[in-house]
Amino acid sequence: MNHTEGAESPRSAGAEQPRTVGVRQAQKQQSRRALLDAGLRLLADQNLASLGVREVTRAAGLSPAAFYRHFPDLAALGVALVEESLASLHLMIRSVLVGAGGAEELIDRAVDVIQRHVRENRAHVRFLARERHGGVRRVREAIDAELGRFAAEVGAALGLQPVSAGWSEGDLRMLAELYVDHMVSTAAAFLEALEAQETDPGREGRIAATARLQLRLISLGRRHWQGS
Amino acid sequence: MNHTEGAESPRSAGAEQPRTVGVRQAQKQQSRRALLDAGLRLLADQNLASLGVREVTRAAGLSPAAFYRHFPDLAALGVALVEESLASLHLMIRSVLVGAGGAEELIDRAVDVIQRHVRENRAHVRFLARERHGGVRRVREAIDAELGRFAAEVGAALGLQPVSAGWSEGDLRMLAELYVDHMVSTAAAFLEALEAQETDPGREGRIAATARLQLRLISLGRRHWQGS
DNA sequence: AGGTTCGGCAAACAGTTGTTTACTGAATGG
DNA sequence: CCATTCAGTAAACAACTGTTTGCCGAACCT
Repeated sequence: MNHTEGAESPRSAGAEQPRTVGVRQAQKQQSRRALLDAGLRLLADQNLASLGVREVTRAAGLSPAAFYRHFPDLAALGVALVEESLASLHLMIRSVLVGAGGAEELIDRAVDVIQRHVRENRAHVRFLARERHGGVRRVREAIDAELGRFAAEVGAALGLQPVSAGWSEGDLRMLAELYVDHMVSTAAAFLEALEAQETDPGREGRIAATARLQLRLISLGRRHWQGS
Repeated sequence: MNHTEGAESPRSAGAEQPRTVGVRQAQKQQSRRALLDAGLRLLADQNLASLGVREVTRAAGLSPAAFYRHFPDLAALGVALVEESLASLHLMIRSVLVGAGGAEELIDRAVDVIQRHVRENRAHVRFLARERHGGVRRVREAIDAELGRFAAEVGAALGLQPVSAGWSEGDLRMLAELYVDHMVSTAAAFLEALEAQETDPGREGRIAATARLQLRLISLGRRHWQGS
């Protein structure tokens, strides 16, 4: 909490990012965080479109008017949540693609990483799944744009693998989108398995097994592809 | 509209479904329809969770209290919309699977049927995409159950094709789910292409082309599958 | 013809909503 | 140390919400 500054000018604090330099900013960030967390928690069982300003501020322990010090809109809060959610997703995808290894190991690791990611970022994943086709246009577009960048990244990574020798740019993109869509579907399925874990504990494992088989089938098609 | 009954008992009207026998029932069905249509129209740019009883009845030209003569809940209205939406989907899937033909023709026809279906049932498809992971549990479950039945139907149909000789029940199911997921993703993509048709008229065609390629790749993997 | 059923209505209920207003008081910076 | 900035507050605004109530009148059945 206390943060003595010595003789340094507040703006030149070495490795600090430009945010949270003073006590003021830090406190503001804290409130902002509270709003985001409250929002994410409330969005566990409702949509962004049905969320209310008062509802969020109440859950965050702030007065209604305080909300407008941070966001003009609830849509803006939604967009902020999108950025958060997809930042962690980006890290995830990289951790799959960097390591080399045979197709089998790659598949196992991919499914594993997805499963763990859903477990550890349940609220964010649920938010993405829910709002991807949700009622708030700006949020929808933000998610879509980011998933597109995803596919591009995956496509580039696929191009580096020896299996993809001779593949056209378009074919690579098509395959990348297939993978991304499959990842999204699988993540959503894992999520629903988590929510129903009490009544059907085996579901998560079945989804993982199915996903692995499907990826194997796709990778089989990939090996025999002769170009479009 | 007019439907004279002659000497027949109202309940034995040959090929008529048990609904809409009398004037009373017919008028009630009309109001119900108005509610469903109004709901579907309003759900074009909001979620079911943020829909209001008053909002729907206002749009349907009824008094708020009238709503409760038809549905106990807005969730119930949602479930009714799910049934409607998926009935037409079932017809669609059948029209793809019945006709024989080589893999290429089958793929072309499948993508074609999906594209046309999204165009002609835009509101229903949007509703399904939006509420599949939406904030209303009962609706989510209804959609999920129906998609599961879908996959079973597709799996059974796949088993009859000569390409699937020697496939285990589980592998067939896995493939069916892959197809269904891909169909859902593609439909959602077509939908978003329609909404953005003004600013990017070529998008719909690109999605169709990509979907065809992806299906070809999957079908390639299928031909080389050796069992799990 | 007469009594019954029942879909739809207006009105009232107590809450909730988003947003603006004027304000307070602590962190800020010269 | 003193003037300024500004995150957060309480209060007020009109508008809206879901649901229940009692009632009406047309369709229904016998």
